[in-house]
Amino acid sequence: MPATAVKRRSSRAARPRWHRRKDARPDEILAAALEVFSDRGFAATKLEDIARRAGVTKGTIYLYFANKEALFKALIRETIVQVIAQGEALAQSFTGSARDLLERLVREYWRLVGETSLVGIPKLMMAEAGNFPELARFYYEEVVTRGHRLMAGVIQRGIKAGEFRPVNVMVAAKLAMSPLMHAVVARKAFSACMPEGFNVANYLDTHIDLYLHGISK
Amino acid sequence: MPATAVKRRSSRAARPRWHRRKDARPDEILAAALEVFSDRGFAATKLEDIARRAGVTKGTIYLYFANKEALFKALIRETIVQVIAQGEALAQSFTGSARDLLERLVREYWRLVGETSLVGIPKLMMAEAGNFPELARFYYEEVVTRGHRLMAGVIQRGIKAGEFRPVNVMVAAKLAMSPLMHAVVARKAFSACMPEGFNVANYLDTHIDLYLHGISK
Amino acid sequence: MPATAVKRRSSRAARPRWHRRKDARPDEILAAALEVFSDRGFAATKLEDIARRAGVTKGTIYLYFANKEALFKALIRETIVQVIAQGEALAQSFTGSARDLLERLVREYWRLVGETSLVGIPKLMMAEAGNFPELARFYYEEVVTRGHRLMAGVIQRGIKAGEFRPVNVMVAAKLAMSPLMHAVVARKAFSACMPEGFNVANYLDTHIDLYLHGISK
Amino acid sequence: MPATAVKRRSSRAARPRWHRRKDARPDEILAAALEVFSDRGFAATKLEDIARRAGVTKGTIYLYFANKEALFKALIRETIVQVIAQGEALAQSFTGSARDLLERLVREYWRLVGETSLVGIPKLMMAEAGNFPELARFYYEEVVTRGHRLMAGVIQRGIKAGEFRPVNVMVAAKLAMSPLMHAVVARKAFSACMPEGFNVANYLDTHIDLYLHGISK
DNA sequence: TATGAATGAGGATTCATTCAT
DNA sequence: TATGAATGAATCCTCATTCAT
Repeated sequence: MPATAVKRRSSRAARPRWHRRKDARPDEILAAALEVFSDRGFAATKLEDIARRAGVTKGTIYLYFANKEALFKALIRETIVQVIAQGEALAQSFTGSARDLLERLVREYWRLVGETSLVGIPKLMMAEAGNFPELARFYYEEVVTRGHRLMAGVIQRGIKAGEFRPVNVMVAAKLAMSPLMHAVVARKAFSACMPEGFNVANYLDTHIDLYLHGISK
Repeated sequence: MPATAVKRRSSRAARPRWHRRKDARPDEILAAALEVFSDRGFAATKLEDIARRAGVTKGTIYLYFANKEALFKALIRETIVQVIAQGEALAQSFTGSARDLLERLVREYWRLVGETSLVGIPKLMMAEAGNFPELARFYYEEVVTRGHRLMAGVIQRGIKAGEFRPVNVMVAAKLAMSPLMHAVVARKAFSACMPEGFNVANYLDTHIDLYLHGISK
Repeated sequence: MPATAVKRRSSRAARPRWHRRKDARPDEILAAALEVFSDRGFAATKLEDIARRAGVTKGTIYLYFANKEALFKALIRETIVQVIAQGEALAQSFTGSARDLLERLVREYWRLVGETSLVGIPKLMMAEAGNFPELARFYYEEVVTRGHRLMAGVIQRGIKAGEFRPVNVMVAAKLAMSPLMHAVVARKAFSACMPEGFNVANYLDTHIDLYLHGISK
Repeated sequence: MPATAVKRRSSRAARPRWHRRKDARPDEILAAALEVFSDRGFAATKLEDIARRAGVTKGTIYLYFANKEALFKALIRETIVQVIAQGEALAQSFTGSARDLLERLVREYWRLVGETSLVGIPKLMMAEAGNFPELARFYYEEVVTRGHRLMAGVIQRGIKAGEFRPVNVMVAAKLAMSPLMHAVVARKAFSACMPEGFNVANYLDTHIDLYLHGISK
């Protein structure tokens, strides 16, 4: 799934390699666009760079996307929403304690976003929200708010079950996610500046530990 | 202090088109630049817009800054570092408990950054780190790392004093700050999408509550 | 040959706005550049003018030349050197008297430079030497000095053969060329001021006559 | 006289040095303009550079000259014409042979132009003729043609006196001057490229020798 | 479908010129 | 008279977009 988030058609392997599946092109372009856009931002990205990385020429991009903006929007719209959907499905089918579900969701988010090509999306969206208001609204509603609601439901469940202290669930939900969001964004931005790298396991473990400790009765 | 960090000129009301303002101009331009850059990002910002907002014309900017990039770098370098310095001073002179100091620092950060024109800086830096590697390094070392070290010291103090559980202090420091960082960045990005606004007080209170609860013995 | 030095395209009459012309374009642009640069000088020339004269738009120039300066340098480097080479070849294969060779070289220079699009180069180089020191050095060595050496060799030959009086050959060489150089430069500059035109034949004949008279035993 | 061509008021020495004679300013500016214009050409010189070299600020130039173009034209119009006048005076009062007068004029030209700040004028005029047609016409008539006529008169005198062979006097006049003109122009352009320097004495001697040898009966 | 030459609007930058002091 | 801050028109250059092949 993460592999398909911005995916490369696996079926390509099974075909004669000199014959590119034509329906693979858009995804290859989206994958390239994600990398470049999230590295440089929308305005600083040249279609030429995306094309080169996708192994095509500039003109080809226009066969699949109306223009640079459409490409950018397609990128945002077609990617991260599904992660939320997965989270929601997980929450719905989960039968254990709220603590366990919360931990599970935190770790799952990292697995699906922090460790896939999707890492770039949140930073990109933060950076470009001002330039694409409608897109920002879409993202805010379909990703941010929906994510918060999902987490809020879990906390609500925990409070009802007597696992958690009574707290403002929406705010507590944001606080459960914000260290993740920040880590995703900052790691993308400053990876080149962190010689030691970023010890993710440690960070996640400690967050879960502190947070659950903090919210438990 | 925050008011002067990147200050907004006052009282230029009914003057002829231009006066000798050599001393005030750079700061006026920096203030305008901060607003536009942090709204739109570096590449999408037109110097013309900065100029207009500063009440001058394009050419004037070049009297004080070599070019767009120099203006951007000056903006980053001359602003937020001082906030950290203030935090450090506060920590050094503080005589109360680690709990209280931690809370104080969290609230102070918000007061000095979240509620001044500096809000835009972190988002801007995140967005542009990839395009300005040396600047990113500077920021990472002089702001991010220094901020984390400051907070780590506080936590260390709390552990020694028996207030806090033994934890990895550097990681815990990051976790104390990350909800703030994320809030600053996300609020800048999505303010237009949050009709209810963002209830800061609630957010800060809950963070402090959960965090201190989580880290206390 | 002179016709191809910086050639003028032919037959582009009734075509759609643009065709694949990748091969021809650079030369067409260079030809246009030579005309405009040598009329106006480097700084006063607008790329737009060159483009218009070449039948393309500004942007096209940048497909073939990195910038205005690169275009200018290519122009100088790729043109007049070959004239010298031709003179050298002529001198080497020539079997007649030194007098005849000298006369032949003088007339040939005029035919290859004075009467082709290359006329503009010497004036242009004189005018811009101060702004392009490395280019000036290149030109001075590959064109000026080499030309003088060529002529000096001829004079040396004449002295050895007893045709010419013993003179400082390098200085005499410069003096054989300088009326040509000056005529090329001045005619380019003042053509609009000479209603009668410039009687080249007369000028060349008289120069050859006086010079050979002057240097002969 | 050459010292006054583009002159510095000598009287300045006699005044308190802190008090600039106001009427010295225009000449100081002209002197600075000559240097910069003849180094870089009209379009490539910045008024700022002229101002700096003249020890004033840009604004001051506008107190004495309407604009950049007026400054340039004043420079050309007020300088070299007088050299011709001097030559004419010399010719008129000269009582010796035509040979001697011709030699005298050649050497005098070098002394008055080649070795004073006026060297730059011919190169400058050649370079800019295309951009300033009326100025070119003025220069061509008042300097070039007048100079040629002067020299033609001398040659005519020599022919009449039986010193010189019968030749086309106007063409012969041009040929007497062109090595000088070329030397002035080329030396200005390529001085930085001639490590040995340019042996003027040798060049002039040889020219006079060859030319008089060539034209004599 | 894919290419890539060509376009041209847009924006950074320069610098001659103005004008309040 | 002299300054120099400010202006804004002019020009280089970039790059998203088009279109003939």
